[in-house]
Formats: sequence, C-alpha cells, structure tokens
Amino acid sequence: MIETTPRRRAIDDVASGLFHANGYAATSIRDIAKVLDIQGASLYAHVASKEDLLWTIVDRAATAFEEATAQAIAETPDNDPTERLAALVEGHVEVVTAHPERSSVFISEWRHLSETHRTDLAIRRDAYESRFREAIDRGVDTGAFQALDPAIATTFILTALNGIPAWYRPDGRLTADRVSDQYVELSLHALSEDHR
Amino acid sequence: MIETTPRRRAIDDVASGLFHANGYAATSIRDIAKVLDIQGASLYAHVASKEDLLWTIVDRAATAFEEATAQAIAETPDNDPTERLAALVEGHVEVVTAHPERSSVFISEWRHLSETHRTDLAIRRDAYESRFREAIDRGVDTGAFQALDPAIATTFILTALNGIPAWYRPDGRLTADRVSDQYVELSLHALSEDHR
DNA sequence: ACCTTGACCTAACGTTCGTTAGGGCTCATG
DNA sequence: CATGAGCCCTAACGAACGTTAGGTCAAGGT
Repeated sequence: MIETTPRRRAIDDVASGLFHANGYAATSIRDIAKVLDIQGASLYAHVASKEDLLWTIVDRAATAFEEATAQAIAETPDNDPTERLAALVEGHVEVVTAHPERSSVFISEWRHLSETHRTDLAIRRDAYESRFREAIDRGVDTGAFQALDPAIATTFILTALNGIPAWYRPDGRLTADRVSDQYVELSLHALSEDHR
Repeated sequence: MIETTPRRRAIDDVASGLFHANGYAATSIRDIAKVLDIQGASLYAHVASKEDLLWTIVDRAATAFEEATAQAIAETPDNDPTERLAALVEGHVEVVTAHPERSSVFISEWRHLSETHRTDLAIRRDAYESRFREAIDRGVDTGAFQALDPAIATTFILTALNGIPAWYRPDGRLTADRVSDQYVELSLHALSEDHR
C-alpha cells in the first residue's frame, strides 16, 4: 500500500514540474527542495531516494493510463474497432491533458528508473500499447481500416499522442476537449478506408 | 567555418550514441572518453566544452533537416499541397532514418543548450515547422485537405515524425523506405478529404 | 506533565562532475 | 636531424551530487 501524506503529495508535484521542465538527471534534490523553501536533506524525511520520487510519479501516471484504457474498453464493443480506437485515443488525451507534467515524466524519463522498475514498467507499457494494436489489427481485418502495416500505424498514433505533453498548455488557446476531438478525428482518418 | 578532423568526428559519433541512449545530462565526459579508451581530460584537446559537443551534434542535425525541406520544396509545385506535404514527410523520415542518433539528440536534448544556442535553434525549428504548416494551410484552403485546426494537424504529424528515432532500428524489420512510405500514407490520409 | 509525531535544521560523508595545467609520445614533413 | 602538429597522459581544482546522522522545535494526545 502506498502511503501518501499531503506533504509528500506536494513534493511529488514539485518534482513532476521540475522533471518535466529540465529532465530527471538535470534536476537535483536541492533544486526540488529550493522550490519548497527547504533544505535538500530535509526531503529525506519524506522520500526514500531520488529514484523513489521518480517511480512514484511514473507509477501514478501509468495507473492513470491503465484506468483510462480499461474504461474505454468497457464502454465500447469488441466488434467496433472504430469506436474502440476513438475511445482509446480520447482516454489517452484526457489523461495527458489532465496531468501533463506527470505524463511527460512517464513518457520521457523512464530510462532513469532502476532496472527492476524499468522492466516492470516495460511490461505495463507493452500491455497498454497492445490495446491500441488489437483495435487496429481488428479494424484492418474487418476492412474498417485501410490495409497498412498495423505495427507502424500503431506507433504512428501512439507517438503522436505521446507528443502532446511537450506542447500542451492547460491555459493555452486549445481546450483539452478540442485537442481530444481533433486527435480522435486525425487518428481515425489516418486509418480509415478511402470512400471514392 | 567548422573545422572537423576525423578524430573529432569519431568523438561526435560516440557522443551522439550516448546522448541518445542515456540523455545529455546523464552522460559524463568520462563516459564518452571511456568508449574511446581515453582519459576524460584528453577530450578537451578536441572539444571546447561538453555543451560544444551537444551543439555540434544538434547543429549538424538541424542542417540536415533544413536541407531536406529545401529539396522537398524545390521539387514540388507550390500549388500542390498534397505532393508538397508528401515530399516534406518523406524528406524528414529519410533524415531521421539515416541518422537516428543525431536526430534523437536534436529532438530531445535541446533544453540543455546554452541560452544563445537554444534561441538560435528555436528560430530555425520554427522556420522548419512553418514549411509543414504552410503546406497544410494551403491544402485546407484549396479543399485538398479536410477542414480541421491546421495548428493541431501540423503538430500531430510533426510529433509522430519526431517519435521515429525513439523506436527505429537500422537493422530492424522495417527498412527506411517502408517507414517512409507508410508515414507519408498515414499523414496524407489523416488530412485527406472524405470521398463518400 | 510527559511523550510522540511530523517537519525541518546543520554538518558532513564520499563520490562524481566539468574543466585546466602542463608534460610526453609518435610520426610525417622540412 | 630538427620541428611541429596531433594525440594522449597524470594530477589536480572547486563545485555539485545523493545521502546519512543527529538535533531542534511546535502541536496534539494521554
């Protein structure tokens, strides 16, 4: 069970922000402490290690993505790949726009995890990507999607989705809903059969 | 003029590989030297600073992308946005697959440049992205592309392209040509008007 | 009145960082 | 044979790193 005091939560949020902005390796414990107006050593009353901090953030983000896919799958029929993929994309965008910093760290900083955590995460990430891959495979099989390399198509869409936290700003011109709508539209369009 | 001895070139290549694999901040001068079977301090006979190393790699990558777009634009008519965009995507994929490590560093590690170099690069990157943006704008205007938010569409495609060096392996299942073909197909399809 | 708990402090540890200074070896060219 | 360029060495610098140890102080429960 993960214990989470309010103070620890605040520390995680500050760490997310700095890891997102400068990267994990370029962010020191003392950098994080400075934002909290605290001495670096004091952080160790709340945190086991720097990597523990990273893992907490990454694990929370991974869980959010997993919950989103689970819901998307529960809400759409197996035999409608178009709707299924739309729900998956929408769910992904919602998670990313709700927590851009966490998501960014999850996507970009996993290399700096310990080997144990890294392999744990790789498994979960593969499972996540499989949800997209399965929907696309099925769509190609049933003819709903054009026949192209499903592996490339999956990667194409997933990398486009993963790019969002790098540019999305919650207070920017684009609302989360608009981004979601457009990304669903673009993703489905990219795969859809021509209707000439 | 940039002077480039063969030895310096070898150093740049090693640095590209490590920066790509572990990130700039997590790669030390001594790490780079170790691959070359050399003492860390010896690198300073060839390199002014660690940032100089990063900038050389990034600058070379940026130039490669600029040359690719220039060629794509020269080879396609202004009034055919579909062909223009196809050429831009193809050129981008060719650069990325020819130099995945350099490209990866260019895309992911620009935050660690000095402010001078970072703003220099930001300008060039904006100019590069504008080439895509202009083709998409024109395509939406002429009706060749479906009417969606051109800013989002541009970002969607560019982030998908930028994701390539993270997964592409020169000795893998997919040849550079195949990736290029598929990415052109997916990009154009994502934007194309329905023909129902 | 005492004790725990949470939050933070200062001081210090051993290590690694980027970088500089100064010297030495090899080898092609004059 | 002398020269000089190219390449690398050892030694060391001050700074920053993650982390540990031990202590203070206020709030709250018993």
